[in-house]
Amino acid sequence: MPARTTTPHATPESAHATPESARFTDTELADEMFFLMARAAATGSEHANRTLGDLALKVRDYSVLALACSDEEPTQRELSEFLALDPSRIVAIVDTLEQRGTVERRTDPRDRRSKIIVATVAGRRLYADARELVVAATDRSLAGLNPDERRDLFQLMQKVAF
Amino acid sequence: MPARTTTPHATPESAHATPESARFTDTELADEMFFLMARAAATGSEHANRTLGDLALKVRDYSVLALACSDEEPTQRELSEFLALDPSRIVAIVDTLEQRGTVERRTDPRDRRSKIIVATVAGRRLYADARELVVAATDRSLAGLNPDERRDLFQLMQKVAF
DNA sequence: TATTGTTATACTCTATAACTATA
DNA sequence: TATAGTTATAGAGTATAACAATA
Repeated sequence: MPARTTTPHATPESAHATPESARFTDTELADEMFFLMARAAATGSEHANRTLGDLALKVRDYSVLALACSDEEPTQRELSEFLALDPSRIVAIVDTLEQRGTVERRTDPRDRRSKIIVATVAGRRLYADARELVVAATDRSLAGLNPDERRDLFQLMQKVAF
Repeated sequence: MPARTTTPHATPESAHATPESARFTDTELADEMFFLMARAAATGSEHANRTLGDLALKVRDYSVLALACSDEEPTQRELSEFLALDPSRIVAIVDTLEQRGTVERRTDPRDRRSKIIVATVAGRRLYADARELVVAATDRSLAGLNPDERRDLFQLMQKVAF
């Protein structure tokens, strides 16, 4: 996923306001969209990271694996752009995924400088399991919203994100 | 803002998909809420960070300053909890704000271990300027949404974030 | 000459553990 | 004994520059 998480980043403890600090929810800061976004993203990534830990994955690994499982045949450069991660970061992530036997680097026949990242059979199995976990974690993160609200939020977020 | 970040995190280049990687917007990954959140938060924080740079502030500094300007008289511990940042990180942020003469540490008379962070007059002026910049940056980040959609998104995000 | 992937490196951020002063 | 703030430090993440292979 993109950087920033902010985002921005993994959260040490739950990002949900504890009773002691809940009184800050009425401040101007808590009314700013960037703050709400950062907070929601932090909680979401935290939940996803925690649940993905069962498969020894982090959200970054998961994101690369997911795109490697798509039919788009991404090069590392494209992964870097779409995930807003430095090319050197992609190298490291692909290294770990490759060492686990979940993805392969294939030289792009049309441009032999580029390497296409494709998932192996084992990688696709891992992704299927991971996606189930992530979907379940998302469900928990959005526990406060009813189905209509979730659909609305999803559509609005797609507009904002792309 | 929370760690996340997104957290999550500052983005090297624009988090918006470039034409070359736009084809990934149809993948399963791009349909996952945590990914959309992380991406939106990254772009939002990036815009906010960039514009706050004019005042030599980052979003973290801004967040602490905002709460110091509120009437809630936060202690460092409370700032740490609400912003989901480590206490040692709060120390560093308050240090820089204090050196600029924008906030003061006041020993809490009810518990002399705690320090209440309050904005100075200069701090309130800085915050007023910074808030203008942040509001304008938010406006640009949400350029793709009409007023109704912005209101809906705001309400939904508040539910998710708290 | 420019670009992809890679490596190395510096820098920032985050997490942990100790210490002090208060409680 | 426990907690708030502080400090130091190790670790993870990020950014930058250089290099080899290819275009």
